[in-house]
Amino acid sequence: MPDIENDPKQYDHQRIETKWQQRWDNTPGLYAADAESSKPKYYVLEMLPYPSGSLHIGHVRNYAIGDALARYKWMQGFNVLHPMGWDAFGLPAENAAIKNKRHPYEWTHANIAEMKRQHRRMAFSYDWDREVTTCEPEYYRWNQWFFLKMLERGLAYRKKALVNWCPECATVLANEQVIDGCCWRHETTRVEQKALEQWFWKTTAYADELLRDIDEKLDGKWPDRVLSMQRNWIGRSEGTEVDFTIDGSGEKVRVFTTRVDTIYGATCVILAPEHPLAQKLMDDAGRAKAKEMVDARKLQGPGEVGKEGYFTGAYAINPYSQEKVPVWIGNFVLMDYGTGAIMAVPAHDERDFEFATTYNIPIRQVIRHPDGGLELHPAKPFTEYGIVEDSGQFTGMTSAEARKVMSAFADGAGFGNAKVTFRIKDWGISRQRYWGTPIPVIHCEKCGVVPVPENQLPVVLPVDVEITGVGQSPLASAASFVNVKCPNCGSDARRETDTMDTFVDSSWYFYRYCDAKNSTAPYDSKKIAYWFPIDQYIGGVEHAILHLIYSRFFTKVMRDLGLIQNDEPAERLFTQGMVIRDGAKMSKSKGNVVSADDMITRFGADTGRLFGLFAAPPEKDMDWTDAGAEGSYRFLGRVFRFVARNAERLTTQESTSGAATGDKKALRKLHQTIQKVTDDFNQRWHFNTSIAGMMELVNILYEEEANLSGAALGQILPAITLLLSPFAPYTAEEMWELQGRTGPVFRQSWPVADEQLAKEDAAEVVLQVNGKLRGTIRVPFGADRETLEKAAMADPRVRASIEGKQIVKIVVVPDKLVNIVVR
RNA sequence: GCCCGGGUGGCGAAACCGGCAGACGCAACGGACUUAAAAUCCGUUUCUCCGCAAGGGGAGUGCGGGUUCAAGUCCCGCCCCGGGCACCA
Repeated sequence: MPDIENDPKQYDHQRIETKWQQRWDNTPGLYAADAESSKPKYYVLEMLPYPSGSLHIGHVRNYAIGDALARYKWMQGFNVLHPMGWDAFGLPAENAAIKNKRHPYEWTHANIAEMKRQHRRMAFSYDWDREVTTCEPEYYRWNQWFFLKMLERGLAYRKKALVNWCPECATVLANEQVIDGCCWRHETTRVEQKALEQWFWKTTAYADELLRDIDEKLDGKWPDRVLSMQRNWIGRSEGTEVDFTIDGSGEKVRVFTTRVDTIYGATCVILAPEHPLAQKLMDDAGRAKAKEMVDARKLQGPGEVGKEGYFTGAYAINPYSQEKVPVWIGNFVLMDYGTGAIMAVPAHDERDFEFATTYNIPIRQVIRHPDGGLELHPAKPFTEYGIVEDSGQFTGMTSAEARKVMSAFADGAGFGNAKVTFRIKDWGISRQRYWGTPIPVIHCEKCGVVPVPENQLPVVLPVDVEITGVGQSPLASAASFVNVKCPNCGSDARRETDTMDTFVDSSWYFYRYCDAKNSTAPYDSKKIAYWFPIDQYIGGVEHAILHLIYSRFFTKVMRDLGLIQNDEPAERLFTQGMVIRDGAKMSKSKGNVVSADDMITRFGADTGRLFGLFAAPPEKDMDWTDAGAEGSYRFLGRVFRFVARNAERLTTQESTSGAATGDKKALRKLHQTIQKVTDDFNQRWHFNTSIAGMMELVNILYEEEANLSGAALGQILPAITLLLSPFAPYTAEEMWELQGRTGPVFRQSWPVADEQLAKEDAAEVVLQVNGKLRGTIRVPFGADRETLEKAAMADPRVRASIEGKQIVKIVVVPDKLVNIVVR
């Protein structure tokens, strides 16, 4: 019975991994990036985690992708920056504090320590000297600094806005804490909308550029689905704003439309119920009705609700046709999109059609199908482009033409203009929560809102605060924090008690990695110029909109502040799939989580990393199964034992018996595998096929083991060790040492394939009759048409299937195939 | 409704430019080693038909059409699944 515990030729993952873990822990700066280097730079980044407590397999797969890439790039001779940090502010820390009576700071740091230990145990190659923790004043003071810069530039402003409010908790909730319209802690309590003074950042100021650069800078480099989600979210529409005049009073009501070509078909104007003009035009009964609509909308869950309207009693004049149309309010008209008012063209818009049918408003057709008559389906509107009809001087134009001409006409006549409208809203960053960055302003009765002077930053989050989760922000009860003197006039003033959304923290952390210890600036611009843009950013697709739009916004703001030169944060983005187990995403509530620690004990870190990459291509969701992980474990054992026993054979100069008859086959496969793995790294990252390729190689090595020369082994052993090292660093390092070599293995050069050795020595040509496979032959590469035809005709199976038939045509693809077409 | 993905054996998947469908792995079955088991090593495994066998035939990549000597791959029309946006004028 082999003594696995003490036999170095057996694959004992515990022994190997603890041995190298210890050595690596005692090597400071093992994965440090060079500040300056003659090598080309490569910045590879995985999205920083929230320190929730411990790593599971989902994290492992995620980081294994970036780690394999970082190691590969090192071996390719790049100066690699591969940092890691902690998105450490946020609600779970506060909730844990309430539940466990532990301070968020303490809870967060305990989690960070634990997760960092696991990261090291997984052998993720981070430069820990650049670690960033967002809840430290050294970091968040720069959030405050950026806030002040935005305030100076008019990009930060304050306004009253609707927020989610739970009456039970008596506090504001983040959108993420509203589940199906109810509070997450009081599942039967509906969340209300409450108007509060909030701070906003003007993301809309960059809407145009954010959208344009999707096409100009990111297309083809970021995943399509992410770009398409961002396009949807930003939501640009080109249209026209037109003033209708209220009959009698002469007041104007401005509407926004993307279909000004249909305006002669407008049969009413509809205002949002909260529209100021609607309030003015209506009597008390009307205002009550409007309030009812607004209230109903607050309670309304997702999904469509029937159209409701109310006639204001007023009429408006269409400036194109001079026609007088009634003015309504409608529950489906949104105050915060466009102008909060629309013209209704029931004949050419689904919603207007539904509204008109409900309230007996006339339906007038003004667009004709380009190749049809003027017939309108009785039950639905015609919403496509066509030819304009019955529209005065614009009659006969195409819709596209009319949209341009009629916009210009409005402009000339002074009652409207072309207008681009975006769906994206400004970013509301205020949170009535404790565990976040204090917003650096002071409210003074005399001076109003006064920014905290730059030299007084950071505004430090006080530690001795009672967190109850109920009532106002915990900061409001910290007297020493709240009560300050106005920096302007010196009189008594109150400090702002809201904190910033945690998405602020993660919007620029990747810049801080370049200069993590800078105490006088967020970073040194020269260092950013060296490292940016991020060459490869890796993270979950769930961040496609929020984090990745905010980060792009922040980058553009920093650029306009003159701090950086890049327009976009990341050159390439990769979104990995989720880890699924028993048909569901891994989560604590489903009880299907596999912890990194369990996996490390059972199979080792290398197996976890390898299986995470082998089970599916990295952009797809993968199924975790213990049996599948065992397969990856078996593979690592197979490579390891092969290397271990043959390394010995090499070092003892023992000659092989089989006259090296296996060399050619094994070396050919070796060099094909080098090509394959290198290609996968350079192109698609389909590491599942890289690993499959290595498995095929190992299968051949087992077959030919007795027939390999020492010379061949001398090539094979180091090469396969290097190929494996980005995926299974522990196993590779041990194999490297067994060959008498000195590491670390990830600082060696990546192997280069020898094309001559990789080449097959004959072409395998497929023989078909009428497209059906009838056999294969091996012929020298480059054999000509005649030779191939002859060879095909000589094949007995081919002969049998063309027997007695007439040959119509012979298709020959050199080195590939002969297809004989018969009748 | 609109916009992105995707649909291939019992399962995860591969086939990258239109050229042998199912590499690699899991599971299952069989064999070797073992007192026995585990571990390890070696085989078989898309379905189906003919044959004692060696072997051979047919079908097959969600469905229906098309282009082509040749289609998982390209085109047209559907169905289903996942994700995003959604009364956005």
